[in-house]
Amino acid sequence: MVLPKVPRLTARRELVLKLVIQEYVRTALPVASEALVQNYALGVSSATVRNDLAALEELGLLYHPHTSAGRIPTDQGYRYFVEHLMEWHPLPAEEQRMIRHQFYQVRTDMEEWIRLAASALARLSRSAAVVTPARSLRSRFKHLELLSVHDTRVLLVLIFQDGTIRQHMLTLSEALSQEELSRMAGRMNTRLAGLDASGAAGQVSEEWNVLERQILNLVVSTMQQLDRWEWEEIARDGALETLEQPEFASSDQARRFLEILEQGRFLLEMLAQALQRSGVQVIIGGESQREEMRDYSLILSRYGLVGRQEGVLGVLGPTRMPYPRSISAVRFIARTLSELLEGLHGEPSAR
Amino acid sequence: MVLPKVPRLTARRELVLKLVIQEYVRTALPVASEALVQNYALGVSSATVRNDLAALEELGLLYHPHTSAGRIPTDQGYRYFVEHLMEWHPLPAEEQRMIRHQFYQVRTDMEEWIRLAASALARLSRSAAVVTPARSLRSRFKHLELLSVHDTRVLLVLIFQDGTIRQHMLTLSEALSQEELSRMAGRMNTRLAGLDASGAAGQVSEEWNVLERQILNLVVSTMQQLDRWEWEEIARDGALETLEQPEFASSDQARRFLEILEQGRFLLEMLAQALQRSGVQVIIGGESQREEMRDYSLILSRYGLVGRQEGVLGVLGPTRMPYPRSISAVRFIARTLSELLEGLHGEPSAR
DNA sequence: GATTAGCACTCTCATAATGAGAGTGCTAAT
DNA sequence: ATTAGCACTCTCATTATGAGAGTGCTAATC
Repeated sequence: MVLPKVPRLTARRELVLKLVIQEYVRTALPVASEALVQNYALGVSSATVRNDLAALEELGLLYHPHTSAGRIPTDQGYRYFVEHLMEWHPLPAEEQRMIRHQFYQVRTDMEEWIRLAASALARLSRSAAVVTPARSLRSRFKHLELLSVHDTRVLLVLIFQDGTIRQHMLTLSEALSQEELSRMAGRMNTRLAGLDASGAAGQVSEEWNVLERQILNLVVSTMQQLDRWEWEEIARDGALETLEQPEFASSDQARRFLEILEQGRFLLEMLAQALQRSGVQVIIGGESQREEMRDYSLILSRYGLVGRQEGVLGVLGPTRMPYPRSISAVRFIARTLSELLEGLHGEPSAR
Repeated sequence: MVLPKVPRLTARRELVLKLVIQEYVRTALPVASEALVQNYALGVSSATVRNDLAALEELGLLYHPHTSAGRIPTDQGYRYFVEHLMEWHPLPAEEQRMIRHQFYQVRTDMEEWIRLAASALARLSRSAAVVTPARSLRSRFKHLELLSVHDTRVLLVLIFQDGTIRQHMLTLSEALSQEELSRMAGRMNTRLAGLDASGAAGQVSEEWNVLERQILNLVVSTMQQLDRWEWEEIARDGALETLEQPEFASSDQARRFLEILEQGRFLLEMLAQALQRSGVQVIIGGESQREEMRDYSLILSRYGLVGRQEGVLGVLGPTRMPYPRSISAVRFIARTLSELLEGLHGEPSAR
């Protein structure tokens, strides 16, 4: 399905489209010609507005649920709005300051940060927010630790250069003292330092004993899993508040929305895709070609340090969402997180 | 509100009550006298059943939405059922085997376990499941690690005896080499080994330098936080499936349910409470004296190694839930997790 | 005394009928 | 190009209606 390119509209028609969207986003009700001339000083009569509305409908930017109803924007209508009509207003300085402050209050910890980012994003955009942690695209080994827990139980802690931590419990065939474990860990640390997944895989050889090889293999498979970008710990927020929107009046609709947000493969695919691109991406309703996304829009941005430590964040809500607000919010939180990471490493951030 | 003690019923009335509950749980529709005599060989006419139904209603075990409707169980009706009428059937051996198998498949890792437990519990009970990790009631220090990340950035990894791991990022006022950090960590490890929160607090003194004191304080506050039993990482599952039940037809009801499950203080309080008691606890609807819980029931059990490593799990669903099934499921998963932990430590498990 | 057939009674729910109101689209005039 | 005017269409809330469900009661029966 290729959408016909919509030609640029006359000034008044652009205004009418913009006002229809504004009103519809605010009220969730179809917008009538009379309502527009009454609420805004358009300088023309409702009949003229009706002509414009009919023209905008002709172009596929608006539609009509039935004869005697007002107009509702189509996906293409929102698209035109986002491309051409949206007024750009960054968040109020005061609000920016407050949110930055919150980030600096919280302890320096990726989990804490993405949680806070999701919360702020949800509040700002009034939609459901999603934030992945920022991770390296290619994980590099930093350190491992072997800790005797009980008899033959050993806790393996893996730490990677981007700060990611993973743990595994191991069962040994025979008990080893903490000293032996530490020596073993020391040898492996020296050999693995700074290696990526394939480098680590190259270290698996006969020179190690059975247990050591088992551990090395675990290291390798963990790194491969990280590199496959399997985000288990995505932070989400604002889902329940979003359900208060009238489009979720029936619980069917609510459930479909939550499914996309919490368990669908689709969202993960979109996040992975967004990681490849710079700037804020806006996917409106059916534009994603996914039936289940028909009524929802997604606004995504990657953030972090380009090539070093990157993540994705965004919001999901009904197509009837306050795009200017949401886009500003996504952009702002992405920038803020990038700056925080920059502060951690002293490198330029990815936009 | 003290409920009047319901005297023991005659055999037939017990049967009628049981059948009403069975039917109502199955169909979510009020149960009529005629329906009972038709579906079950009661040996009496519908008029007699009507008399029994009236008597059960008199006792407060059933009610009537309106004159020409069938009967629906009250909270007290369910309570009587759970106390006296419920047939005890453990899960089929085959199903038990399969679930145990899944646990042994998965790697030995608390997060993985509670996730799997929540998933199995949700599937078995057909309600929403909640599982907290198993942790020690009094955390004891095991090990800390200081890893230089970048210049003045240091990652502090804390490991406790129950396997809990916590991490913090620190900013130093001046850069330190990894060797210095390791020496520092070594000194602290020796002094903190095996201490609880107050023991660790006792180690904070002038003999340490500023940075070391900062770290020690962080250790202490982390341990205190753990001991305050703040479960951040509760595993949940089955919420969306549960919303398919007819009681959640309007999204208002769906939202209220999700609020209890995902952000309410109430659930956390109940979990904390359940940690104090042994056995499976069943809280039916308004019994909890909480308005928001009026339409839902909660089945909880603690699990783990008594005094050593304990957690709580359970299910939340509409009062119209299959109690025998849910209770069996909670009991079984609690036992299974306890046995897994037992296997890890070789100690008796808490029931 | 417990059980039952019979039946009047009540309440719900689905369906249809109705009409007001909303908002358009068109025509003809400016 | 704009506009006043108006017929037309469709929705939605309201009301009426009647079938059906299921009870509760009464009086007869075991």
